[in-house]
Amino acid sequence: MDILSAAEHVFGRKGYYKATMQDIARQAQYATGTVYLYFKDKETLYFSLVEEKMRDLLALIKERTAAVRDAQEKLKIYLEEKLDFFEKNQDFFRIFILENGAAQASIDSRIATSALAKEYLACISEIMRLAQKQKLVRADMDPSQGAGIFRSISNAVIMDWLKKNMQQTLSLRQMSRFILDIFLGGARPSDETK
Amino acid sequence: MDILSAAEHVFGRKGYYKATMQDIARQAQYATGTVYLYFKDKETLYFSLVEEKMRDLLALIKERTAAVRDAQEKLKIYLEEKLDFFEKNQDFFRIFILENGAAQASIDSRIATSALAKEYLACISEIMRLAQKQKLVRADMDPSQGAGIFRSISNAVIMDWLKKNMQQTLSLRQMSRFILDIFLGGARPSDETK
Amino acid sequence: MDILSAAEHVFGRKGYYKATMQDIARQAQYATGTVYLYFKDKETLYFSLVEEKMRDLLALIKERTAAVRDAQEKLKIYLEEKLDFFEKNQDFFRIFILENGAAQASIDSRIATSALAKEYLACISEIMRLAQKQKLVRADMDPSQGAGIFRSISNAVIMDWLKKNMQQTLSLRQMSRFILDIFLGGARPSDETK
Amino acid sequence: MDILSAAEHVFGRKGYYKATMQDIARQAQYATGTVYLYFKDKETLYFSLVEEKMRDLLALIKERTAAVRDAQEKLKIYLEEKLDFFEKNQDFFRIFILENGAAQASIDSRIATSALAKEYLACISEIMRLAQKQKLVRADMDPSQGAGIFRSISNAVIMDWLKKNMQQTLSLRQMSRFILDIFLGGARPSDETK
DNA sequence: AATGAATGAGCATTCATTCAT
DNA sequence: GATGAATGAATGCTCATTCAT
Repeated sequence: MDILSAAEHVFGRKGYYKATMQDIARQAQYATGTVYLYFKDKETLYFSLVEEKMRDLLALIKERTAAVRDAQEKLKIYLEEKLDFFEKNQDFFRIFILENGAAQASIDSRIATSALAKEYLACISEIMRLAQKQKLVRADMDPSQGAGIFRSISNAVIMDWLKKNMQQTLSLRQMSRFILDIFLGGARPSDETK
Repeated sequence: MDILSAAEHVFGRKGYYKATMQDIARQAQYATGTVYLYFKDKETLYFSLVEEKMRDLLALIKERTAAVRDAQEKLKIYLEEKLDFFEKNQDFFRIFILENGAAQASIDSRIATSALAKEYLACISEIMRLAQKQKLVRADMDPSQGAGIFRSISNAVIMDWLKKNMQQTLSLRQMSRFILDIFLGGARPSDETK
Repeated sequence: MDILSAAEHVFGRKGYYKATMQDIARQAQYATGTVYLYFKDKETLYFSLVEEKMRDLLALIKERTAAVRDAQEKLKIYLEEKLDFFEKNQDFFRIFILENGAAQASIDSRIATSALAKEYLACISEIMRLAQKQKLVRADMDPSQGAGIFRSISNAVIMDWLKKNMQQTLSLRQMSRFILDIFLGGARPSDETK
Repeated sequence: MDILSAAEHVFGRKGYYKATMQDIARQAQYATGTVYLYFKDKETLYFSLVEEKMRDLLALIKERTAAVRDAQEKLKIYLEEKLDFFEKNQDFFRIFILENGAAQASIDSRIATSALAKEYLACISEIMRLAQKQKLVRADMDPSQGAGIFRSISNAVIMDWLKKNMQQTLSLRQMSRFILDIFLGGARPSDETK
């Protein structure tokens, strides 16, 4: 098993601080020192893991959303990719939701200021801007704030799914319709159900 | 300064792991050992802090929302109290958003399974249920999931406010209208702007 | 046993790098962490030890040499105090001879640039200058270089004494006459012995 | 670049402990393991380096001093060769002055008890003995002690030169006259200046 | 001969926790 | 109740050394 996978496993289960480099090395079936051949220190290992996953996810999203013009379709695709991704990378999800800035100073700021994080945010904000242009989303909302809200809602739903659906009989991807409904239309009953 | 306030100050600024018991004792103007007279260990101190604040917030919310019957009004009041509370307890906010389960396993589960947390969730879920009865909120949404989404959206907005409004010229409470709009009506343009 | 004495013992026997903080703690009959209550880190402990000893020696030398006016007498007293001091602090001598700059960069420069080291050097240079004024020492010699040579000769003799006189039947102090003779008159036979 | 030269470079700049075998291998443009084909371990590499240089220097000194009979001339030649040698091998000088026994026990004693070191000392002591026979040096001085003092004085001067003459506009060899003056005649003003 | 990835013992340092006063 | 010096287990990280290729 490669080191990043081992790190994902351990960080995901124990969190950054409780995870030890020895845990990770053991999980990767390496000696302690070997981990340091590939990653300068614990923080860098963590950072690299976040970057790798973020890069993968971003690549997927960019590729898939580029194919369509319609903002609502883009949002839907983005959401589906994200849900798929987190269904496959549940260990990583625990890490990723900290991205919002709740974890530790030095690492978080390193992540937040990384080119990739900015690109990720820019990509979602871009979709939001397009949605505004296409009158799908209200104009009086800052695109990056819109992106934050969209992410929050989806994270909340993913979290809920993780808790209630431990056996995972239900695919996370199926929640995309619901999330999009909520984001666009809110919690109020739609007209036809009134 | 009492120990819980000191803990709030230090945990809020450094996070659970970087905060040391000595930091907290120093901040409280007590000797290290004294902290242990009141709290069995670090985890318990953290847990007690979260509980105390949650109790305060919950009491406020219960008291204020009990006075009205209308679900939308209840939601508005809940939101305003929460925003006020976090504006006054910004140190605590950083702690509270971790409540979602992204921090370290043992404490998080202790918090999540605490009677108070359940009561808090129940209180919000109850409001959701009422909102469904009053046709304010769509029926096909699990009340606790609705509560999660509502909390996520407000947390996202608070976070945004914290970042962009460091000088705090704008009161957080003023965001309640916007949050409620988003939660109920979603991001789609309202009819009149169509 | 206090920590500085333990450090002197261990550093003197093992040298800076081979000495471990655990060695020192054990020697001082403390737990590892206790050493860190008093000294920030290993380097600081080492530095503090050197400073303490240097301060003691310098105080002795200043006090005793202040009492006389004659440069040759001053040199003799300086030498006797130094020899006495190193006879009593043999562990420390191994450390002190590194003072010349042969040890490790960060520590050495910290020592070399310390106020105390400068004062020590200034004190000896001052005596040299006086010796030049009193025609005891040739004028075409930089005082600090003279000090360096004087120190070198005495260090060489101390080292020799340490090697050949392990049983220490001979007092080191008795070498002062010889060292002074060599420094002032050189190795050439004196007139009367020609 | 051969391994010993690389070792000289690295040891001279970083000192024994801070120098790593990887540093040395990199400098020698070899893989880490290759160094171990030629040298059993780090200590042996260090030791071999010291021996090689000492052998070179000793060979030079022996060859050049054998040509003359006069003790003073021998001392002068010895000194000039040594100064030349260290001017060419400044990295090595930092290593060599530790030879005095201030570094780490195991290696130092290995060096001190090596046949070569003994031969080196014997060679200088022999010159001292001859100097005594020729009445150049006082009889009441142990030859090996005399050698130690002579070496100390020259080391002090070289050290001084290294510090003050970083730009190296002044050749070190030119200091030989001064060193010999000091060693033989001491610091006292010469008769003509009285 | 040469490689360099892998090893793992070893060390500096931290910090939650205890307990004699 | 209060203290704060002392503890020592735990952890990140280094680096000399090995060995399969």
